[in-house]
Amino acid sequence: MAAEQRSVHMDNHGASMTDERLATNGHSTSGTGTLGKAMSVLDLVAFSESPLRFKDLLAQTTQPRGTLHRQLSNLIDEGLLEVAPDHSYRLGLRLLGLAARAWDGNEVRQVAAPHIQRLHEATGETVHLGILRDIEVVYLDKFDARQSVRMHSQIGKASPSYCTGVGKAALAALDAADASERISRMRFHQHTPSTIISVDALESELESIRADGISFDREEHEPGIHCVAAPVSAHDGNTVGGISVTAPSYRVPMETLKGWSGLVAETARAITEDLSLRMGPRRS
Amino acid sequence: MAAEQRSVHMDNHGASMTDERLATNGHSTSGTGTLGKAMSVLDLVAFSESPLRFKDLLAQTTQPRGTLHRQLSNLIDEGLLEVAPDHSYRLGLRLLGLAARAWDGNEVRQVAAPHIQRLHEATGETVHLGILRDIEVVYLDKFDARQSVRMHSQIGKASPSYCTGVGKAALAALDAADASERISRMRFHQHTPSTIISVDALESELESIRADGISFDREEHEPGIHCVAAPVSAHDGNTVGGISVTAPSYRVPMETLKGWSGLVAETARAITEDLSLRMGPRRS
DNA sequence: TTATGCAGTTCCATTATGCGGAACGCCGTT
DNA sequence: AACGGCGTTCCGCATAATGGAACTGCATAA
Repeated sequence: MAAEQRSVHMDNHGASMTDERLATNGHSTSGTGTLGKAMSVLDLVAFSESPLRFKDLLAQTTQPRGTLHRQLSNLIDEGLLEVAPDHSYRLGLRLLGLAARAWDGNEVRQVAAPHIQRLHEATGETVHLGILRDIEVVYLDKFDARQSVRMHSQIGKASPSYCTGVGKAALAALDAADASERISRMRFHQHTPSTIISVDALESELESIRADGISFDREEHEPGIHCVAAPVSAHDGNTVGGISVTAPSYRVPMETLKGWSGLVAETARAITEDLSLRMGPRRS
Repeated sequence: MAAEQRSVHMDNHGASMTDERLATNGHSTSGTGTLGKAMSVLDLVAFSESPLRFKDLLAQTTQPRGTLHRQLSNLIDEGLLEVAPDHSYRLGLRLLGLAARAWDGNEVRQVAAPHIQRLHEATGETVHLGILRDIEVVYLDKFDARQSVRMHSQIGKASPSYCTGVGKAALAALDAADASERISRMRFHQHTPSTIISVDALESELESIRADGISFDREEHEPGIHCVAAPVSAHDGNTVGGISVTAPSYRVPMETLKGWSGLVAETARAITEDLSLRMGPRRS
């Protein structure tokens, strides 16, 4: 349970506009400006394992009682937070509406959807679409194998990029300098025996991914799960991402995965092309 | 210049926690406090039909250029907003992560899920779970009939309560005074020929719903779509909602819907009971 | 019952923070 | 080359967030 919680400093402010780093998703910690503070608090309740009450939140911030209380009140007034009868805080439903719009308004997702659906039908396995967000991967969509559907976890979830198929594919799609810079800021964690935890190993892995346009996750994130992935890029901004076909290794051997390589690469290429068609013309 | 929506300062305070009104979802408009202003802007881009650029947003606010620009910058810094290369604003991905937590951490949804799945399997039609949020219904979950799944719209979406099955069921589950108060604040819109648009008609409809524990949407919201619904309530706070089985009327006649009444009511009752079991003990 | 303490809520003087009018710079257009 | 629209930046001003402290209410202990 709760092992790491940061402590949200307060000496900040100063460089908000120019600020580049962003609190992707997994535990924000920053908190610049009034909005930032509010979002930090929101993140705190969002990513806590157990329900948090006022005192718990107080213990995790450096904020004084009065301030924290007002922040919570504001968040509640805005529908971003709710209070359970036992005074513990839950995320508010307004987030759902917002996210629903964010999700189905997302162009990358819209464009990729039919392609990954086809890929799912062709392989019969779970297909993911993720995009790189600073040093993490955020999953935007998935077509699940069986499972009576459900948004079920995953979508919206941020995962490390150095040990996932789409993560490595996306990193490989960046220019080497950019990738190296991001890698330098990563903190590696050995999720499984085969997780890549050295900068050098990762760099050379990216090199080989660049060479053949395909990346594999050889049970590097979850034991018993592996996948083939290929990079997708929206040439416009600098959004890069990837798609993957994931399967349990006991049922689908590496050979089969390799057999899908062409299909996956081709699908990724098609998505990238569709994206440039859709986003290119709209230039200014 | 400022028109309205300016001052508002601090005569609120006072009743913030207890505050009941809230900017559900469909266009907030309020904007109290710095956070409120920010969320108003966020809503603006969230619920706009077409991509909004800076000048478009400027036209829809009473805020001066500098202010609006800073607010947008802050939202971007927080990952709640993003800028497309053509300078139009899109919702940020951080919302997805937040919403994912809000969704699968939601107790009502967790408890109801197996029940509505069973209901879906029994009827073969689309089943919804929604909860009442002030005067609107927010859909929390759904089991879709066919349709290769996808979160596809709906979840997180706010709909009027006076013309939907779960909306009317939920209203009927409130005590009459509360319901009347909320009804008094509604603005009716004749979505279809059979939409109820008078307070009296709605009140008596609720009366009959209270009598037999079942509500119907007789194509009152979307032409050609009707449903059976029953109220679900979490006795704790004052959260009320409902579940429904929805189908196109050309394929499923009213008679069939009525035949499902018992099943729907029983499922709703079971959910309510499970909720009281799960939420009751945790009092303290 | 009365005492004790902890959790949540409210108050208000202080000042950091967001505000907003105006100037600036970048492009595409005439 | 000059214009005009649009996004971005600056900086003095005052609004709105801050946070220390007092207050309330509900527990458990005496």
